Amino acid sequence: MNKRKTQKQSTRENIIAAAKTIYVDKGILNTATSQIADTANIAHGTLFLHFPNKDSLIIELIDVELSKFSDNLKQLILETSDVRTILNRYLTLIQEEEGFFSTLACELPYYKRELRRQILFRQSLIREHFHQVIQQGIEQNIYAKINIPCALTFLFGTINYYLSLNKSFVQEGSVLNKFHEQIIDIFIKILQK
Amino acid sequence: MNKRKTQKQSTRENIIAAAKTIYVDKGILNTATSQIADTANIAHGTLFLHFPNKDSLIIELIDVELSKFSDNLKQLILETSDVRTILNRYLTLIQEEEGFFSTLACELPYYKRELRRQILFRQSLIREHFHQVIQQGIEQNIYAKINIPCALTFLFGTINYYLSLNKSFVQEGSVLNKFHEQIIDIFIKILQK
DNA sequence: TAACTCGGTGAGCGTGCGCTCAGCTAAAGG
DNA sequence: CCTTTAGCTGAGCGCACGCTCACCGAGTTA
Repeated sequence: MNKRKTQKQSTRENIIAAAKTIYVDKGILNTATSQIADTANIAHGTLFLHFPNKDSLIIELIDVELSKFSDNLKQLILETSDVRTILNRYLTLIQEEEGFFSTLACELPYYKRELRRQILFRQSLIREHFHQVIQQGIEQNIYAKINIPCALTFLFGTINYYLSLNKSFVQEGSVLNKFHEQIIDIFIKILQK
Repeated sequence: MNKRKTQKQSTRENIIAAAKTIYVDKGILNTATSQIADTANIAHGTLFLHFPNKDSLIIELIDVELSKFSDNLKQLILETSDVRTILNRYLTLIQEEEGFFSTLACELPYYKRELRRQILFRQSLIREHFHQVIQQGIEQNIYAKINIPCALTFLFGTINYYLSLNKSFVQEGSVLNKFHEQIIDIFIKILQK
């Protein structure tokens, strides 16, 4: 790899890193591309040499983050099929990037259709895995015969709600960390007979 | 009241009605004030004779709607203290203005601090009433000794989640209507022993 | 009826944002 | 060492939006 190519790649990574900082801090929809460029220490125009428009930068940024998240999740899923354990680690993974997921929760309704589709597709895969594990529990007579999709909406809806609240109303610290145990307890209660 | 005053009041009401139509349809943050004026069949400048700026129009619009909602809710609260009944009618009230509450759910994180405070204060009053009714149920040994605030967050979080989904992903009809019974059933299950 | 008041009008101002492009510099190529 | 090329620069274009203001005409007043 020659000097030019490494330089180019490094600039691109700078842009994504800067965009992520801003994303976590105050969201990206209401941030000017010029500010992203400033944060990345590049000229405004340079940004558009690496990304044809603001949307494609957002798409790449989110895709990079969600890929990391999915990879982590896949691993944990292979290790156990205990709902409490999986949920516990799922929440921990989100907490580690809580700023990111808070912004995602708030901005999701405003992304372009295609990006929203991508994000929701990834979410549906996670949902499906939870579904299978709970289904096993029901078949083994551990859990009650509940409406699984609806129970999962309670779970993901609540997490989503906490994440939006965090961004809007809590100054410091992690909301999910504070309510971690309570979320798990109530969800398990929904599953139980 | 002379002709000028009635004319002025009617114009003001036209503006709020137009703003509400747009609010329900596609939200107001991403709508130009010129379009609100078009919908109300008035000149762009007229809007700013009745409201000093866009924000104060949003504030009044939301305040009018939430007042109506609160009044309705107060009445139903006086009539019964059965959680299922109250929740049932609470959901019905939201359904009747589902478009409005969908937009509210999506836009809330982006409103100015003061407006957000107002909206959340109203929500906290509703929350408090649910809290009291459930507390009664626990004292009468009908329900388990659960963490009430956390249970309520599951409820409101889920409703909020359904509302945002509705706006983004469902073309026609009411999401809350479709899942009305399931929401009630699962919430009651959380309360039960 | 003449003078005055006041709600309404809409062209246009200021600003901010996404994005472009002519020009520059330094690395790559011969 | 000279030419070519790739990556970067930043002034500035076009547009959209919130908001203003000089002007108009109908309603009110005396």
